[in-house]
Amino acid sequence: MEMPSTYDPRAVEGRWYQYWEERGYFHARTDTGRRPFSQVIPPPNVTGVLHMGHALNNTLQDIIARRRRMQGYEVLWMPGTDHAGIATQNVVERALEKEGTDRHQLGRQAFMERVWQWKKEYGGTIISQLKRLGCSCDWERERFTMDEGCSLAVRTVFKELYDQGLIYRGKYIVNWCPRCHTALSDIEVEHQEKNGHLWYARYPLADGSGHLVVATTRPETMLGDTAVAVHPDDERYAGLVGKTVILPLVERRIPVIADEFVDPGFGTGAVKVTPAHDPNDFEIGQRHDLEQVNILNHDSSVNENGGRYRGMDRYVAREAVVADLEELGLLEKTEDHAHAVGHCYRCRTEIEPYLSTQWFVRMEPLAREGIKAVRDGSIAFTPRRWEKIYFDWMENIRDWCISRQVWWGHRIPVWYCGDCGKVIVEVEEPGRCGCGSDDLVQDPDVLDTWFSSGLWPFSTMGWPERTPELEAFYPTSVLTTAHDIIFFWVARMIMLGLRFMGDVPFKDLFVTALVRDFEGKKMSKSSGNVIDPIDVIEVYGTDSLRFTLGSIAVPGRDINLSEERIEGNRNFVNKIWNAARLVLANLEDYEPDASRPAGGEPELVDRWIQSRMAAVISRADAAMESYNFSMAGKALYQFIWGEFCDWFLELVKLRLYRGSLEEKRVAGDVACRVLECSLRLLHPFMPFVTEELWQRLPATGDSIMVAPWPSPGEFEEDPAAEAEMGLIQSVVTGIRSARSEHGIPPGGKMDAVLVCEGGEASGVLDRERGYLEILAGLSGMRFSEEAPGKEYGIRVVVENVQAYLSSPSGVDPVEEIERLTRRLDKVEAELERCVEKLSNERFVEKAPPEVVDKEREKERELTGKRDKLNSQIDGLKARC
RNA sequence: GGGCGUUUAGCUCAGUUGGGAGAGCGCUACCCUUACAAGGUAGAGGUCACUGGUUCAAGCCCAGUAACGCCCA
Repeated sequence: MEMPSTYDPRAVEGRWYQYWEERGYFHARTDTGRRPFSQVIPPPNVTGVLHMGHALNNTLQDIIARRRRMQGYEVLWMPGTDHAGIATQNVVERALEKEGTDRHQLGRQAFMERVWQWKKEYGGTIISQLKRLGCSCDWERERFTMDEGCSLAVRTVFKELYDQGLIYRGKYIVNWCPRCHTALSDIEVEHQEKNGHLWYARYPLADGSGHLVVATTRPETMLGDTAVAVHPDDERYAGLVGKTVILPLVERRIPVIADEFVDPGFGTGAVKVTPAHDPNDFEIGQRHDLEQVNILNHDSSVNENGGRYRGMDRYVAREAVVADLEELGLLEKTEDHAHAVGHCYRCRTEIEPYLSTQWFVRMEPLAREGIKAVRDGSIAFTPRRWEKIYFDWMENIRDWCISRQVWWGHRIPVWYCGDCGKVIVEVEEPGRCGCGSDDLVQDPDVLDTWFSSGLWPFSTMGWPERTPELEAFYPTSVLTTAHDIIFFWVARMIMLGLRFMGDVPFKDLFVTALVRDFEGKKMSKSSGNVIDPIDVIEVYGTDSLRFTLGSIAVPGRDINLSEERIEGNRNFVNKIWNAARLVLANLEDYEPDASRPAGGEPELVDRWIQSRMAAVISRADAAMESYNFSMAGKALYQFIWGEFCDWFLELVKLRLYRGSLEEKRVAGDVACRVLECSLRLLHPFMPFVTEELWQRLPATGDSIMVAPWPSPGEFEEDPAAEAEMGLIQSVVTGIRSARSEHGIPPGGKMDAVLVCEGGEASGVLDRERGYLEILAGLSGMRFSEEAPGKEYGIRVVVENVQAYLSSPSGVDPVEEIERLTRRLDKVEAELERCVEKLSNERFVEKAPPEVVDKEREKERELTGKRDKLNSQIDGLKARC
């Protein structure tokens, strides 16, 4: 098979993905008896298109899944999408708007059909994008949070929680989005610092004895004021508590009350109380039994309780109220004031605290179990520090508002009897009420989307039925997700899993970073700094993107992604391609069955690369085991590029090109085996190129996907070979360096005379003289006891070897003295630090002996090197 | 206001239990050597944010300061 000199991902990726899928490698079975490994995908919104966060997250999950599969686990990676209530509804509503209609004109039934239609048409986008990314999900089991199965789980959980007294309905202040026209839970509100004003308004006392000044950031809500509150210990207002003030503009008589909640230091120490429009005021109102006056409509315009402001938008009303106060001389002053304002996490509209009847989950009992499971180690967070964030939230948890006033979602399974008023909670629609009436009306609201995603680890496996899937794969092994949904999703899965499955939903939680742009800014369409993963795949290939994402995933730190980095890894992929090309092109006589040919002995470099291979297997595997994919990626990159390509392949060429048949076989065998193993080790990061190359290698199997995961035992560790090769590398690098400093091009061959101390080094260098000649560009090499004549004008000192090199153009002794002196300066500086350390008695006394020994060894080496450099310099000087 | 994180080469970042400051990109010089110019070889470049402490020894541990970022209220 021809191999072009550059790797073309497009010619490869789709083909192999299809091959894997057709062969059923992604499918998890429940009857194999193999050790199970499972994870569920964080279901992306069905409206979503793949962004870098998805790409990172799912690349990491796929790396995990592919490694486990190779390790022999029965791997279930459960995929699917989330119906994303508000987000999806918004998308379809925008489409309706373009058609000049809206959901109310359409009606609920037709609107739902419309959304399903939309889902059918566009909902598969992100799934196909995940396939482009190479994700080895079990697509035969793909789920959707609105599937019949997931819906049944939702209704079942609702009913059970209701029966357990953990779900209740009540009229409270909730976060209301005036644009989405729905309540939101507390965590769906994003707070942003905003520069506003603090207005000081005079509220006249009813007895005409003066006025009170209250400070507020939201003057328009005064229309709904039903009290003024001060702190009970505030002496300034001690005489006023119990009196009545006239609410300006509205002319309502409202009491002055004392409540501990009031901060005497804020504003004037007197605050207006609006129980229907502020969560704190709501509580004050409850304590003092105040009237709740709702002054806003669902769209946050002023309602009939707002008198002449009726119909105005809240911001318009604010201006109007301030203007009117000013005109009446009741506005004392206006100050600039920065405060945090809540925004809808779906549409960025300012949230309105709003009094309405909603359904809630009582969280405290659930949270208690959730805290315990993490404390006792049933769930382990990586990195650990997220545990603290989790505990803080869980320990201060507030009840969860789960009803939403949208249409797209799981309808709340509650019916109200029109005759007796009974509230009926059932999993399936009841025919009639206990009172005999069939006048039943279902609650119009739907559930928070996160209510159904909270059940994802078991609803996807068929709960409430007891299925073989649950038996085999619950609890899941690990959950991989970004830290921004720990509260939304992770915490709720833990609580609901514990409650309904009696066990944690996952044993490990791997918290990934967020992906930012190269400057550390959050990627967003509005800032135009988005890098689209699919664009990247088109240009650089999937493997480049995956390796980049995998190898910058350092636990606990956000990722700044730049295109340069992806390009660099594209080059790495190409490097691997070409390394394989070299090996494969020279295997014509290679017979895999005789892979350990008799009579052929491995050379030093063969033993060395296998020893290094063993080391990198251990390193990469350990790193991946602890979710440190960056460390694994770096180890692989360094090994393949810096050792396999730069040293091994350069040396193995000698035999592959011109060796005897036996030499070719040994060389081919080692090259093949190390390459093959490297591909397996890389496969979780780079599934496509590794499969393509692996299939081209002799004597491989059906797919690298199901080949065994490398174990260090496949290759022999060989410290002696590593030491000898280390010496050769040092000498080669030293000679190359000198050559470069003298401006001798690689083509210019040089003769070398080596003066070695001790027979060991000369033995190795003599035996492997071929390596030195090819790598350092030597035309000849001999050993000597003493320095050769001046035709060998270039001097190199490495460890206990001195190399004298001939220069075709001759060497200026003065320049050579300068060059050697520069080297000497460095050595002396280092030696000085070393000597200083060793002359410190306390160091010698207290440091561990091995550290001291190491330091002594270093001193010996440096001293030797210094002496040699000195004598060389002296010798040169004598000649000048 | 409370909590967390970050600060290391021009840029983006590694640095596992304290013991010789690293990588990629960029830059400089030389090289189209029959795997790869998406390449090779060599090289320059750092007061590890700052102050103090612990220690024989601190990028790493402790305390504080500053800047930036995030979360919560």
